[in-house]
Amino acid sequence: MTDPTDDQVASLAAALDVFSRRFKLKDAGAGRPLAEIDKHILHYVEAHPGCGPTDVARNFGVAMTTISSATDRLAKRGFLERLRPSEDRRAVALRLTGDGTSYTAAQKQAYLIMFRAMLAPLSPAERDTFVAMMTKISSYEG
Amino acid sequence: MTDPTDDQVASLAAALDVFSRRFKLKDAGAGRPLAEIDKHILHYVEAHPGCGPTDVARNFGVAMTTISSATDRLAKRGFLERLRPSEDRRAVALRLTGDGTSYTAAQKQAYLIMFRAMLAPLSPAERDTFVAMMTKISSYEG
DNA sequence: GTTGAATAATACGAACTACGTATTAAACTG
DNA sequence: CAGTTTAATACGTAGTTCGTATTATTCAAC
Repeated sequence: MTDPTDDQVASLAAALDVFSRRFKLKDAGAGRPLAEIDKHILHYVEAHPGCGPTDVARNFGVAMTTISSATDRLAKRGFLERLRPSEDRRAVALRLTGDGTSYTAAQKQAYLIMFRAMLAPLSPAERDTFVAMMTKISSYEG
Repeated sequence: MTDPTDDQVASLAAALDVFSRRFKLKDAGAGRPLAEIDKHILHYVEAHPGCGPTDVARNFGVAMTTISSATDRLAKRGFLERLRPSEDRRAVALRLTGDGTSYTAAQKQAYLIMFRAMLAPLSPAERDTFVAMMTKISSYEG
């Protein structure tokens, strides 16, 4: 396969520059906004209930202590609870609280609205094509 | 125009989730990595040589003092110089140094490589279609 | 079974960032 | 020329990341 042309690359650069500015998500809840990593943690814990800080740290490639601080913040905020499972009493099992679940739900809803806005300018047929291309790009194993 | 279907939105969400993880840029230079805002400032100053901190703050929607600190960091690092124009001696005119120019050039180069990687999985014809769609989405005035 | 190594997590401190308030200096305004 | 506005910085506070040290628990070997 030939390489992308310089024109294609330059146009993509320009489009993505605007794109990244335009499609930026506000924080879902009230009060002080969460740090980026905190939001990632909430989504990860929702998908992996009962996981531990070590899993989270490995998954995001940050230091364990960072996750410890972050889960501490989230627990204080009432979004996360740390349970000591009887099976291994060193470990903690992370779970979303009701508030945490609401928060992540609201954030996911906001994402969906944003994705709808992305697709809005395209025709129904173009939307399928676009989504297929994004999927192709994302799942490509180079 | 009808709304995007739930399927389309869900597929896009899944694709962009992977997309955002995969296409993440490492820091261009050596030494301690720059803060995000610092990199944005370098690109802005390159595009608007002689601009002042106030312009930059307005452009990015952050506090003036944040830009003051940031330009201070960048100046200490040798990426930026602050000149006092004779015309208005309150103002400072920001300019990239040679090192600053090199840094931004390296970062832009890294972006281009990333954009090439994005387009690589698509056929030449698809690339045009994809770039056109991204442009359409970015420039849409809803 | 007890001792020693490995593992899970936290406590604490150092380095850094963002930003609000106060301050300095220069340029307008009447 | 006094008062206000404007541009920027100094300084302090709050918050984040992460490295090192510490605590508690489990595993391994003898």
